[in-house]
Amino acid sequence: MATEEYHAQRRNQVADAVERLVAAHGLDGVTVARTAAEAEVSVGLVQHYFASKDDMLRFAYTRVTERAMERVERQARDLAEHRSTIRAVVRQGLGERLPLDDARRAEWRVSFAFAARAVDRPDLAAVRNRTEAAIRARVAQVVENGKECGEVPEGADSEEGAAGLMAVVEGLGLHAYLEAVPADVVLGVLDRHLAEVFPGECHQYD
Amino acid sequence: MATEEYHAQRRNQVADAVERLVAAHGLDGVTVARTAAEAEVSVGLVQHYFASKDDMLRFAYTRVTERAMERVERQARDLAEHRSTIRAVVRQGLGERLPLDDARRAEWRVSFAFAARAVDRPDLAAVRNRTEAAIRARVAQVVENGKECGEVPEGADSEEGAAGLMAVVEGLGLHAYLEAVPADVVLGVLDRHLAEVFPGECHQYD
DNA sequence: TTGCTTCTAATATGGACATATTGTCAACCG
DNA sequence: CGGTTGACAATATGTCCATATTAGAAGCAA
Repeated sequence: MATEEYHAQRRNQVADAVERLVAAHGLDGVTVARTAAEAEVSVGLVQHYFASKDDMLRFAYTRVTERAMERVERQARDLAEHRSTIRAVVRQGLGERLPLDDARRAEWRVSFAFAARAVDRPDLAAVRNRTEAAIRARVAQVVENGKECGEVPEGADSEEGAAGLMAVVEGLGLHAYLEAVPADVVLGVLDRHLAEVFPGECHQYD
Repeated sequence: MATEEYHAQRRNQVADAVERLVAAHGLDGVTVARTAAEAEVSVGLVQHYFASKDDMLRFAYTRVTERAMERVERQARDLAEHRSTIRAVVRQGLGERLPLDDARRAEWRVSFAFAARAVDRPDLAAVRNRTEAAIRARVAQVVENGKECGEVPEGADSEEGAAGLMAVVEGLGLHAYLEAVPADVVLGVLDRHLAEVFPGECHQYD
């Protein structure tokens, strides 16, 4: 049905507005009225498409996390096509999450604002944990693949390796965003940790 | 003057209430009226001692970060007294920041709530960056000390090492708090990264 | 046409909040 | 002793917000 498409389109329109507002003023700056204004619709429309403000935020956050997941997925697919090392793919996939330019700063801010609120709100924490676990599992899988290829030592714990990389990226993100640590140090730290998880060279195509 | 002492005591009394409220309901749950009730004083008193709500929060956050810094300081002092390895001292100092039991969960939550708001509020970011930089510098200094002792390789970049450890702890904290990663994996990741920064054995006292 | 449903807008309601204002009481000082 | 000042308390003010209510428009069926 075309009406369902229209429905989804409207919801996305509102969610887009939410993202812009969060990027500009943080989650505290998001009110239903302001969101409606930003999306150039009425408050009534927003209410019609979302049962409550929480529902609206949850939908917006779900979109954000799913987008993040798709990106990692896409990077992982590229692995099969290009002959780049696994380490390089992971570096690109996770590095994309770092707020090192304006576009990614805005994205990071949105993600982080929701993550911070997830600390107080179990429903948002659930949204976050679901996708984050999926990404971590994907990274772990790729690390596991690295063993066949020779980039990762046989005995390595790929789950722990993935968890470590995710944690580093998480922490570096905050430090980078607050400009507590300069960009070159941020990338240096990331590379160092990647080198630890992927100490070997890929000899699959040799 | 005793009146200044009294003054400071009152401000601390209010700040204590702020911390309890943040730990229980997040920063959003903090209102001037609620804080006054929690501290068992009147709204007027709070206003008398703090020029604005922001001022009150800034004071509370400053206290939190300074306490965190003192703790790392204390751990560093213990290094001189006990004959533990530098790595063990850093592990304890940074590990204390992880929300792995109820007490530290509460503390972590307060710190993180403020850190999250710092993303939107330059004054809080300044408070955070100041103490965080001091802690990082202290960790870097300790890593540097590790070179003399043999725990850290000569060529290592101690600044980067410290930044990496801080980032890992930051990220692990969030993952641990949200229970996205089990405690044993969290500690495993921390130990792995410590082992990377401190790969050698201390032979100073041999 | 009439009536029903879906979608959208405008306005109303009621609560929560930061902060200002005013009042009270004590201590201290000239 | 009168007056001033500092430490509080109680109440008032005005803003902002989420959500409810009401109503109107558009499309379609009978």
